[in-house]
Amino acid sequence: MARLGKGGGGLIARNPDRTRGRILSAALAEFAAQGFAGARVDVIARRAAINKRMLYHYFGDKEGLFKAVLRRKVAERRAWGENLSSDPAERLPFWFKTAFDDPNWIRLLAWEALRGDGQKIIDEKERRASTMGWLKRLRQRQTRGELSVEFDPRHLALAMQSLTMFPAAFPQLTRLIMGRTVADGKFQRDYAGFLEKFAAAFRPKNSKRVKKSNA
Amino acid sequence: MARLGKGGGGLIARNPDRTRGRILSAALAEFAAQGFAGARVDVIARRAAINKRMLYHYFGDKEGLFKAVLRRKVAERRAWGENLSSDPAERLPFWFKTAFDDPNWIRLLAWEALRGDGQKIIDEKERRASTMGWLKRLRQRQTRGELSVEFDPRHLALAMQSLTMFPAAFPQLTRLIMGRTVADGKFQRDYAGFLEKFAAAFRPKNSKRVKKSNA
DNA sequence: ATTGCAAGTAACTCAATGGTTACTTAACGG
DNA sequence: CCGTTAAGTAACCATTGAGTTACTTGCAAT
Repeated sequence: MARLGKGGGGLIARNPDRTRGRILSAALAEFAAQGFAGARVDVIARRAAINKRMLYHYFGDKEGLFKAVLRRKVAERRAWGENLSSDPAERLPFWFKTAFDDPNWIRLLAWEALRGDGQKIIDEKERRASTMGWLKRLRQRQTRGELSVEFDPRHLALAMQSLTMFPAAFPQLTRLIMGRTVADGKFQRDYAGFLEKFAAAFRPKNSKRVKKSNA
Repeated sequence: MARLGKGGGGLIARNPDRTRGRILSAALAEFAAQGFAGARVDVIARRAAINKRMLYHYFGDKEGLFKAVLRRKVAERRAWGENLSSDPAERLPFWFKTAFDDPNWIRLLAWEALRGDGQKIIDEKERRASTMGWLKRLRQRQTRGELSVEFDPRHLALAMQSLTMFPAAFPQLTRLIMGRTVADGKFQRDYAGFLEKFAAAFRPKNSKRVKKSNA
């Protein structure tokens, strides 16, 4: 059977890197918004303004694309998050705020948490390594007497992550409690302030360390 | 055109309540596991061992069923969660533990958080009311001097929810930090212990309240 | 008894969706 | 230059999956 107008190649110059990048960006937006099951391959292709076929060309299938998106975001976050203060009084408000600057990150993590049984995660090795780095810095702070030694550093780390990520991850519960949207600037300032004060809980019992200067 | 074997009614006795219940249970399991987009109506029907048509008969459409599931669970949790201790030292470990006894609840909340933009949530009125009840009890504790007054009770409530729900909501991040699965009993005991001690952060500055008796 | 309706069954529909086929052409090493 | 490969296009396709059609029947009130 004679097919009609097939193919019909490029009138514009080729640019694999740009195409790959466009797909990843569009996929990030779509997956973050809709999750894996809810995301539509055609929507991604349209948003990226590329031919759907290219998506399969570069990433194999939907699953592969999802993994690639996750991997890229993980790498990005790991890169700029690696070397920052580990003083809770600074770190808690800071991480809390960044959660709202990059909602896609939080959402991606949430989708990841919901997929499968929680085993076999993407880029496990690298992520574990950077977590270990963080824990090490916490332990150093403990020996330096800047952080309470009565707690397991892993528990402290987990508590810190909980406090900073939860409101962005569960905006509906936050709104229920606060009466305002998490997007509200006032809430973000107030809760950041709360976290700064609350960070006292992480300091050693009898250390009356005074924070930077702003008050 | 002559259709063949249509209909062919019940050889077993009818029981609308049982059928509705079976659908809701199956739907709860499926929605909690797969989310709205990932859930399959046919799977729910099969799991409930009912005819798919009945699902539409009772709940209109997939969306209606999802809402019904959420509503039922919300009501259930509200019922038995209403009147419990509001002393953080008890409440934190308690709620932390219950998060693992009913993983579907956490997952449902997470799916809810991810759907839409965070506005218009199900049973908003009732949920807000019971949240207000909680906040009121926290305020009472504050005036009784059992809870620090230097913090907004809403911030305290949000922090408490963060600390207790996060590990169940993000098992992969918890595993990254702890090195073990959240399902691990040891982790649950340890972190419950951590929360109990950590609850000191919620008590007034110079109150040296001694907790119950254990340890 | 009859009849009205909710409860129930099985087969059918059709749009949406992930993935493919079949083809074209820019680019680049030999 | 020339052939092989990678980048690109558009139409096509098989399947899935939400929702329906068309029918049957238990049960309760008249």
